[in-house]
Amino acid sequence: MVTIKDIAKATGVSPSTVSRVIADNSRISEETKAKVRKAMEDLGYFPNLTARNLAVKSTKTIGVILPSSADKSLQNPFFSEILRGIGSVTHKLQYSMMLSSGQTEEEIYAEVQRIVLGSYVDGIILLYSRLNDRVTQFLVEKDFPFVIVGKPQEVNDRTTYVDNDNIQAGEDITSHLIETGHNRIAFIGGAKDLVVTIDRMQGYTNALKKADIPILEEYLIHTEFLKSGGKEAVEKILRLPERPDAVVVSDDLISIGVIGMLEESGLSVPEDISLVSFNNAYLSEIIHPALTTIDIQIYKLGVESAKAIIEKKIGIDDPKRIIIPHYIIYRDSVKRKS
Amino acid sequence: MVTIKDIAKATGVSPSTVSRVIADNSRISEETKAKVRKAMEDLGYFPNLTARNLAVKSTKTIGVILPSSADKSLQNPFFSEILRGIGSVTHKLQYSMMLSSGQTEEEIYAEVQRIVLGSYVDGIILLYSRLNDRVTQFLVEKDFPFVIVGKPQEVNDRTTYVDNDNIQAGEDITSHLIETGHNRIAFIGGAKDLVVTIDRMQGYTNALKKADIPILEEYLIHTEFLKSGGKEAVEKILRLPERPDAVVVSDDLISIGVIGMLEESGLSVPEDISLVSFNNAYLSEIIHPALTTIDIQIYKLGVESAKAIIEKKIGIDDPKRIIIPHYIIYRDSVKRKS
DNA sequence: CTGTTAGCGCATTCAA
DNA sequence: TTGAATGCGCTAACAG
Repeated sequence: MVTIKDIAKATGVSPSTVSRVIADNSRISEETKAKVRKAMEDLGYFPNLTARNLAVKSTKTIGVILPSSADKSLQNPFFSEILRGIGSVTHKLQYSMMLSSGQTEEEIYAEVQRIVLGSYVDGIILLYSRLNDRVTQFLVEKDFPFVIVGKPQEVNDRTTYVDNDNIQAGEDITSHLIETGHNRIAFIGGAKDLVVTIDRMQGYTNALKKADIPILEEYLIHTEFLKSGGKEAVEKILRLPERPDAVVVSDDLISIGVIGMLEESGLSVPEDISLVSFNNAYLSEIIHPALTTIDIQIYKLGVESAKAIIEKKIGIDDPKRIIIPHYIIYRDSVKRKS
Repeated sequence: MVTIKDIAKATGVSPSTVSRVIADNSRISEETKAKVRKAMEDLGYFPNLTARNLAVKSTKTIGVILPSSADKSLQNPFFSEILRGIGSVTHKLQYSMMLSSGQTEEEIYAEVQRIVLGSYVDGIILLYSRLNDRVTQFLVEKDFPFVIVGKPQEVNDRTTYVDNDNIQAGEDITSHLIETGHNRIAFIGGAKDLVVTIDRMQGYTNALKKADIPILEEYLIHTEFLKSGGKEAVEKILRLPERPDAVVVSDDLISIGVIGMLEESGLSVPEDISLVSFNNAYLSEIIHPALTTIDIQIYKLGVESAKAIIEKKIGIDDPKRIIIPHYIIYRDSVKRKS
């Protein structure tokens, strides 16, 4: 390996001078800069990141923590997309991106501890938000810079997060259904302890209330990424005396399952029942019918979260709430009834 | 920050002794070990990874390179899944996982150069394989340990890779169609310059030949993750005098699009036309009809690739071909006709 | 079984 | 504008 010393020797300057031209220090003459740079080129020099990190006490890498593998949500294209968003800014800003996962919550905790206490990252992005999360607590305790993608359960205004306004989004998309003449609207969500599900359902009920449509308990169905239990649940809903004429589904992936189940039950979307959804995953465009869905700008969620920890040094002192705008993508899963 | 010196001082031993108990060196008495460990506990000591890395000249982290963001394939759940697989072994073996991406091929190249030349990673996993890839060439030149997931275009037996036997898989699934009584079988693939597509189509033609079924040019259709051009292409195929009674689709995601398009054309799967697919993404189970598809064990692809660079120190001297077995998942998208 | 010394490769303070 | 010296935190001979 060719080090700073080698090129110093070759150029006849001191190592510190070389170090300075690497940093493009203004107090170095252009001619020595040129001379040194040529030597670097010739000898094939490349700065050792580890050594630099040790010297400057910063790694210019941020850790990205995935939910535990047990979490089914990991199958969601959401993650590829947000990783792309994060990667785009880490790359541009010359940062690296360290990915951490684990089978269990325990493993993840150990992992985070390792990279944080081991000074292996300068900041952390949490790609999940769980209630009473040890990781979050640890980060807060250590006063370590981190940002959560999604809304933290306990908004203790000591944590920065980037999220959509899912309540508003839920209301918007439900209102669209109402405006197009639907009034028996069901809601199908994922795990009911996820904040995102709760928020979207909240928006759903808000819209119903504003339109003076009664909220029926039997129209609220939760399903863990369906297929098994989901099927019967949907069948049940469809056998109600007042069968829904529309359904709000909290995730595109679930929508695909729902459409499949409806078809099995002999119902087609949107002729027999309209459907709206969230996320605007690639799939929502491809499936038949193409989904009318809320684009939550996943990529941007990633971008903003990365910017948050990198550009502004997140600290307990200046927590931020970054809300990414959403908008409705109108496609073919809603039938105008009036 | 509490360092090795601090706890040395506190315990009255030398820094090297402390270092040794960290490494659990056998030549340190149990009592000093205990004493030192207690001090570490009390003072909240945690080894600085960067410093250690510099000293031992190894980072215990492996770089994972995603295809350029331009690549549509990034939307594929494939990546989350393989990342999970890789992560499971890096985690278990106490390694870290550095994720690199970039908008363009150029960016990726710069990134790889940075982490390799900067000694930031001990090995590289390439999550793509492109023809005449600068990155691959660079890695080979530098004699840097790396492994490719998927089959390298030019199998120069100097590179280690982990892949499925996609030719065999293509033949297997096509044969299943033939055995169930189909004989007008079309093939729908993604970009035709992807090795995986080529291999699967090869298997498809192999199966046809073995069954003495003629291979029709007009039954071969390629589509870049359809919707736009894909629709008409499928419609065209359906209008042929000899309409196919089955179709082999090279990716679950594409299958979803295909099913959608068939429906739009008034055809249903598997009643009017059978469909088989590849990957066994989560979706293939959820959609209606549930897909008969090849499980390529994505997770395992990740696991094996990680094991390859970590456990055995990959080198030019011992390239390996690791083939992950595949198997057919029988579900509801194929109609038995005989 | 443990301490001393040196060094990993780079950045930075202090002089000059 | 440049050089010498020191240190980042840890590991690894080499002694003892």
